[in-house]
Amino acid sequence: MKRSSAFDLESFLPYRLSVTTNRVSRAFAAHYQQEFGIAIPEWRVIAVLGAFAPLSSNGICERTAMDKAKVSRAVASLLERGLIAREAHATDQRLIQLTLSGPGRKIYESIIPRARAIEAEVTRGLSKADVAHLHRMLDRIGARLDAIELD
Amino acid sequence: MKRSSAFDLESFLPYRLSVTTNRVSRAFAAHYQQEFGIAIPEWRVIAVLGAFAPLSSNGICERTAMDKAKVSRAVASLLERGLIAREAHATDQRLIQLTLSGPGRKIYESIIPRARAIEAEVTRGLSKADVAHLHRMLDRIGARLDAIELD
DNA sequence: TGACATTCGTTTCATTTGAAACGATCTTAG
DNA sequence: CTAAGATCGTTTCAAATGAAACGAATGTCA
Repeated sequence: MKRSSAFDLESFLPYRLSVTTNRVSRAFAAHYQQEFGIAIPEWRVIAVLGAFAPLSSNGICERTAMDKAKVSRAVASLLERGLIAREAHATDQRLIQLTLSGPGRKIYESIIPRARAIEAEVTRGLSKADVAHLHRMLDRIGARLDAIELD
Repeated sequence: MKRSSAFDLESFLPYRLSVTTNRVSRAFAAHYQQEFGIAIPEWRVIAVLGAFAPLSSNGICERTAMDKAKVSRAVASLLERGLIAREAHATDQRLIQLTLSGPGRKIYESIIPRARAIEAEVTRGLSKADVAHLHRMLDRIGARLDAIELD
């Protein structure tokens, strides 16, 4: 009956983040997978390429926080399906310049409105100010993680 | 060069949540694993048992949002190591009452301060009000997901 | 009571994951 | 120039994952 340390998992932020994020990801995955045959890692690659192409695999790693093996597999799968294109870097042969192909861009542009719609649905109940605040907090947490990971 | 749809992944909430959460989880996993030989699913089981024991496996599923296979494996591993104890339910033989053992509770109590410390480090730069606000927003997002998942 | 459905927890199986090894390319130092 | 080391992306391999099948126990309904 001793309750020497009142630790409540429900108010433990890393846990809360993990549960909520996994649920959000699952909600998205269902849509992507079902409507476009695209898994989450692949969608992430398409998304960063749509915004920042050309990128190397390594650049995609940095932008998505996925490890390089995962990126490599997602890229391979997208190449197979002709949704992205690769091109050798002019001076550094190790780098591979990746861009969206025509069909890839089409998918990118048709997914965006849907992604935004799901996002809106998930954040309904939050004001614009709330969402902005949330982003700022994620920024700060990210900055702290930068610092921690350097140790 | 066309930028017909200005979609910025960096301001796309599901993506931001995912990246940040994965980084936080990794930071925690490193500590748990290294100092206590405990993986994240196991730590979650210990955490809910510390707070809400006795619980059945199913009760743990609900509290942690982990699927039952994962819980089953984490429970098996903790039982092997004597960190939790099982006992048959009085009237429903399908249910298994799980509690922390003595050693399990010791680990629970020694992990908590450390978990709190890491949490504090990650959220340094956020005020108490910020953190409270963050929790409220996660609550609301969770409620939206409840609604969406019912469709 | 007996048949049927449901719930609980485990196990199986195919897939996903990430750490580490790897070959290839580039950089740096001598 | 050459040797040693760093970086890039792929691949290998063992572990983690989750959907589904499963046996056991309980609940429901006629």
